[in-house]
Amino acid sequence: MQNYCTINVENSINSGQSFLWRKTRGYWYGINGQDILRVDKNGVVDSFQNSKIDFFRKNDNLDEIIKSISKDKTVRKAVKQYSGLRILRQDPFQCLISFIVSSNSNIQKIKTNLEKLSKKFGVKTTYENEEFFLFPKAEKLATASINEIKSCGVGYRAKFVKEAAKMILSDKIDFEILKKSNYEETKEVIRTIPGVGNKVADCIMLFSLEKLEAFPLDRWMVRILEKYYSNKFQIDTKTITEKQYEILHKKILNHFGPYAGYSQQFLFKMERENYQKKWL
DNA sequence: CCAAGGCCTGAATG
DNA sequence: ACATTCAGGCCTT
Repeated sequence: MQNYCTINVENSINSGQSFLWRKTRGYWYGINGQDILRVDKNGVVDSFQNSKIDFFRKNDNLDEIIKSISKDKTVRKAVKQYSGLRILRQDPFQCLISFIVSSNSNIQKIKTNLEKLSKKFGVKTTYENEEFFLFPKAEKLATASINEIKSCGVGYRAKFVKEAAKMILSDKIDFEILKKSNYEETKEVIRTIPGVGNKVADCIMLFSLEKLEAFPLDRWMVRILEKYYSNKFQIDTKTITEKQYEILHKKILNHFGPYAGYSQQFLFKMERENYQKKWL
């Protein structure tokens, strides 16, 4: 009987789901919205704002989840190899902007972009004698000029960032309601935000809106499916269309079950490590 | 409903 | 060097 209670902090942080982290004196420090988290190697979280949020989802029943998603040898291998990998419960607004910025980009550039945004629009804060910039508030980004946002290197995504921030300020989008809504309803709502397509929507839902059945299908995941699951999920075209994405997600859910998002994270981590990609 | 092309940017390729 | 390609997609035509 394997114990899945142990959290692998390093693996969880370096798995493409969260970007604003740095390691100092044996601790990982991360920006989560208007909060700063300090995490030790055991996954004990100390919050600057004294937030009680269960960032590493310690309350998830990992034994049950692992059991549920272990439907084939590929996942079982990934789970075994990266046990301790967790899905992070992130600040929804930061998550939204992060994945809008992520589209058609890469991890290193995403990180640089988000750091610049935080430095330009976020509040400078000192925590344990270290200087941090909190994530920009929606108000700041909504009233910023496109060129100011562009100066952070986000290019054509600048207008998406601004519009997204404006929509969050309006009452069209309420993250707390979306956390309680089902997958389809939530996706329908957040996809009205410019820059949020199928993949970005799934990332936001999985990492910040409590939708563990979300299974972001990016280039890497498609490659993984082609490599290990070509007999289960046929992918006949190069680019996945709207309809195909939907059909594929249903097949994936049918195979991996309601915690499919966890399986995605394990598979993604495994394959990326195999290709020795740098994370942060 | 699908296919194709454009898009900021910067690191990687040739 | 310098040009071209490519990268955790999305939007428009």
